[in-house]
Amino acid sequence: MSHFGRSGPPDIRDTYSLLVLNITFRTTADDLYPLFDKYGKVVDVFIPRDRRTGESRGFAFVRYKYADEAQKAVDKLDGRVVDGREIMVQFAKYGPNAEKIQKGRIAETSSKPRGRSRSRSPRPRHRDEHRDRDYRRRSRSRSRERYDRDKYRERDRDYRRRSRSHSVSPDRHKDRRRGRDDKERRTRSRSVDSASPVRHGSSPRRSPSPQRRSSRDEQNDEQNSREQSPAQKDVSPRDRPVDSRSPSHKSDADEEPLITGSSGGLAMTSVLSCLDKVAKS
DNA sequence: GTTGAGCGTT
Repeated sequence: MSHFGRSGPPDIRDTYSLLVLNITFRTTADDLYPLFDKYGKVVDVFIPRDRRTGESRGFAFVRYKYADEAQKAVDKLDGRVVDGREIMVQFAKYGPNAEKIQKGRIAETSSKPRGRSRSRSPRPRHRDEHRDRDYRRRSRSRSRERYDRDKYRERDRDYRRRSRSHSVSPDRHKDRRRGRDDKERRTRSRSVDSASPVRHGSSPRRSPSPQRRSSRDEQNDEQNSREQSPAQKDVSPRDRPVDSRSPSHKSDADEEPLITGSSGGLAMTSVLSCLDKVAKS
């Protein structure tokens, strides 16, 4: 939806798209339009929204008619505080049809061979995969990704976000893609554990559902102790006098009484009875 | 009524 009431994208030819990041979820296109229109001819303002909830996804696209005006808007509005959050304005890198964009200008859609633009693009693979995978989760609730992350153990993706959110804003003056070098460098570092605890604190995995774990552990401990310690075995009374052979496992006594009884137990019993008879006589 | 890395509607 565009700001001008049209359905769908207006004319994407010869327009320069700016990506406005970090806007508030309450910020609407009406809020952004006057702000950006001060610096040039704004053709369209579009805020992608969640399909189900209809809420803003936190970023917007502002299309300018002229590149120089778009550049000016970037220079003037990048880092500007809008509705309590400082927005980031930069040239969009992708078009609506997943086409590459050259300096904010939408590249030729199908008139020219795409092979050239594709080979020129540095990282063509991230977008589609991310979008499909993240769309379900992100549309529902973005904050939940932190918790889902631990379950799914998606290290790479999470790593970028963590390192990115780690240094949020303080040293932003001209450079809007500031963390790229740091990102690469941090990604080089091997260990994930060294970076994540800084953010999380002690142990995020322990906290959820402690009761179930503790109960299970207790049961396991009980079984282990019962199996390991023969002392309890001595305490428990045995109906069979022949079972003195196997003091270790109660289960063994229950499971195989016939075999042990027939082979060793009977022999023992007979020997004992013989001894008794001899002793009595 | 919440959230916070990222690139797009009829």
